[in-house]
Amino acid sequence: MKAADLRMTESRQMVLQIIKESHTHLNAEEIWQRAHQRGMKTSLATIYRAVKLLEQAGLISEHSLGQDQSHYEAAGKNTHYHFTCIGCGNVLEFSTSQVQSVIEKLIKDQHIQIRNVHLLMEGTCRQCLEEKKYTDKAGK
Amino acid sequence: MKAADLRMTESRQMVLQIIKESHTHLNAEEIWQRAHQRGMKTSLATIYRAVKLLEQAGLISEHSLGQDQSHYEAAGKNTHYHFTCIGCGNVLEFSTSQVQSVIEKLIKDQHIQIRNVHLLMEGTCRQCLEEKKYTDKAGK
DNA sequence: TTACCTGCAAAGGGTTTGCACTTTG
DNA sequence: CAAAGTGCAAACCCTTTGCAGGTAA
Repeated sequence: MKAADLRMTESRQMVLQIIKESHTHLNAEEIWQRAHQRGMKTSLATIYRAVKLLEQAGLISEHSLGQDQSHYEAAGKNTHYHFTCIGCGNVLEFSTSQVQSVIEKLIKDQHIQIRNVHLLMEGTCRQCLEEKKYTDKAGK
Repeated sequence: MKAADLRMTESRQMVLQIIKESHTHLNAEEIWQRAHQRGMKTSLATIYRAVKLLEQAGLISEHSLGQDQSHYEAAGKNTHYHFTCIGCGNVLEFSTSQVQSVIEKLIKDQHIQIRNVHLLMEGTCRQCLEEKKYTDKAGK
């Protein structure tokens, strides 16, 4: 399904706008909360249906950040990746150009098409290290 | 928790062995099936408890491969990453040295500790492309 | 003996779905 | 008007947990 095929109903526009405006990754419930704050009475089910469609249309992308729920971000533009702290759960975003050549090589060697790239690092953030909550490789 | 702190009970050894012997990623149910094939009557709950502990001990690692369940692999040794086809669900493994420098830069810049790296590409595999099941960027 | 493991079955929690109704094009 | 979207609540499914009994050191 392409973006053009998507019926842009009021709730889908709202979901897309919320995701675009938030510069961090949101989960379904957070999107739902923000929609309500803006006066839109939509159901969680609709949010889930919307994000699935927006994702299929290539407008947003879904990420597993090592947490229980999926998170969503606006697609394209400034590609970035994630680091999740196993101590406090905070997520750090970072960019790198190194991934691009991996993609290109893969496409060339395997004759595949790549639509989405997730690079997730898990570890311990500076603050948690300082608090010595998690000091060795094996964690807690 | 470190590996040395882990009580290596029969079922945990079995789980670890099954994961090591399988050179692909297994989910909890698959591990459970293989354990039963080998004559061990263990419960799924025990499998889940075992993989969590083995993971904390650094002996195996858990991956989200864009599917509903988590998959597990033996940790360390030959690091590799994954490509999941959104058409047929097949998973392709690949290696690259490019990621290492990303890790090093991150550690240096952010003063963090990194324990696990997941690089997942999603797209369409060669065969699905040929069958024209999924031809454009947005998928089906 | 004490601490830890296990099986069972029930509970959890994020996500999906059936259905009746409403909205969009 | 036909096709698609929505709300609600129930269903789903993977995973976790409480508890009673078993096992290891």
